[in-house]
Amino acid sequence: MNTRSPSLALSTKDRLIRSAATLFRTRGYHGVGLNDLLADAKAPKGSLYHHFPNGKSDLALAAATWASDEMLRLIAVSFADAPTFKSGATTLCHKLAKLFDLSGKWDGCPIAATLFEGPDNADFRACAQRLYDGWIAEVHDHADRFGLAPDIADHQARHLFVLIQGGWLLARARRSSDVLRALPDLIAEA
Amino acid sequence: MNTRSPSLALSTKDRLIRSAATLFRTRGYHGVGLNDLLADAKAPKGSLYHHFPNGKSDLALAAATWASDEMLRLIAVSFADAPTFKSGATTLCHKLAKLFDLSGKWDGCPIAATLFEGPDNADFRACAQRLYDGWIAEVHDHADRFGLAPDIADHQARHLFVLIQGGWLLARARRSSDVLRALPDLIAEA
DNA sequence: GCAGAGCTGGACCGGACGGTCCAGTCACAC
DNA sequence: GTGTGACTGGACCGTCCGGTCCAGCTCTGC
Repeated sequence: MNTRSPSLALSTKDRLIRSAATLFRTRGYHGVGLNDLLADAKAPKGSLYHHFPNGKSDLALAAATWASDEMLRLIAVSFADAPTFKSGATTLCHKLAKLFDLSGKWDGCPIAATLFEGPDNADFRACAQRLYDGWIAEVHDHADRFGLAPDIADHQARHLFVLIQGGWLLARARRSSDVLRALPDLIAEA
Repeated sequence: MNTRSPSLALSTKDRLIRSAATLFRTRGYHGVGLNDLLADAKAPKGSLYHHFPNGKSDLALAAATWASDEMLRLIAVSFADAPTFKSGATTLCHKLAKLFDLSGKWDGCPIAATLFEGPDNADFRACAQRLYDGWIAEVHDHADRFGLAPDIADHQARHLFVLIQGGWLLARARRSSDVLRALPDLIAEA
């Protein structure tokens, strides 16, 4: 059983979403069976199909969206009290590194693992693009707030996104969060 | 059937490796069934287990290694005639963008898709790390060749790797190779 | 021509997969 | 108390999974 199984205090639907997000993130959409998932969420099959009529794929979309919202919150708190854009970006990378260590150094990006390895499905692709663009937009807003010129803000937001995704991958391969912590050094001074 | 199915002129073993590399890259390890794979490679099940006694997992390791060697060649030709490091990096990004377009704008990194989404297996993880470090080392050698100081070369090689991986992901989500072509602009002048 | 290794073709297997279905339970309105 | 709708528990289903096995077909060396 997953050691990060959601608490029974949560509703069945929330437990399903959280279990799905956690399991898909580490093993990918096709790597997680319905039985594993149901056991982790401590929910029977009937509940899954009650809350998510289309079964596994509906649940995956919900799990990816939930995980994306968590990421948006992480971005928001990282930049909230930062004196500069770069300082906020650094905080974000360090927070991600910490989460990566806590997760057992194997979690990947929840959206990529859930939606890219899923069925060859237009809904999945559209959802992934929408969620990723949400992350970039969130960073962009903070860049604006620090007074960066629009083209610079655009550049920085995209750069940070690409660095984090690439760094996440390398961190996973090396099973070390050091890569994530070193990312801010790669950003040019704004 | 995969439109990029390997030619029958190749040996059965090579056809298996190429089919596996192509299919895993787009659908992930667990997303490809043995029957799909065998149909694409036009090989019977007996041949697979003759050439790869451990079946799917052996084949995945071989496919990832083959795909990684292709990438090393791509890096080598991109930097071979380049006047500067940055020019070589730009050529590499453009070549990747072209391949991405040819693939149907959905291919991911062959190593991540094959080994990260595979079984929770120490061999897979070790192989992924080894292959990625091979890519970084190859870029590092070229950086050396252009006379970059060791710490700068290290920095640049890691940066290029992270950019390409992150860019690849965003290109996939947006189904556009523009992201890959824009990557060189994100590298600081060395 | 013959022996034997290397390789192929495909039937077959047990189990796990995602999905369906419905009786049972519960909280709550009336 | 009774009716109602939301939710749960789990038996059950057909399909496809990865994997096994072996008969038979080459190809090669002699």
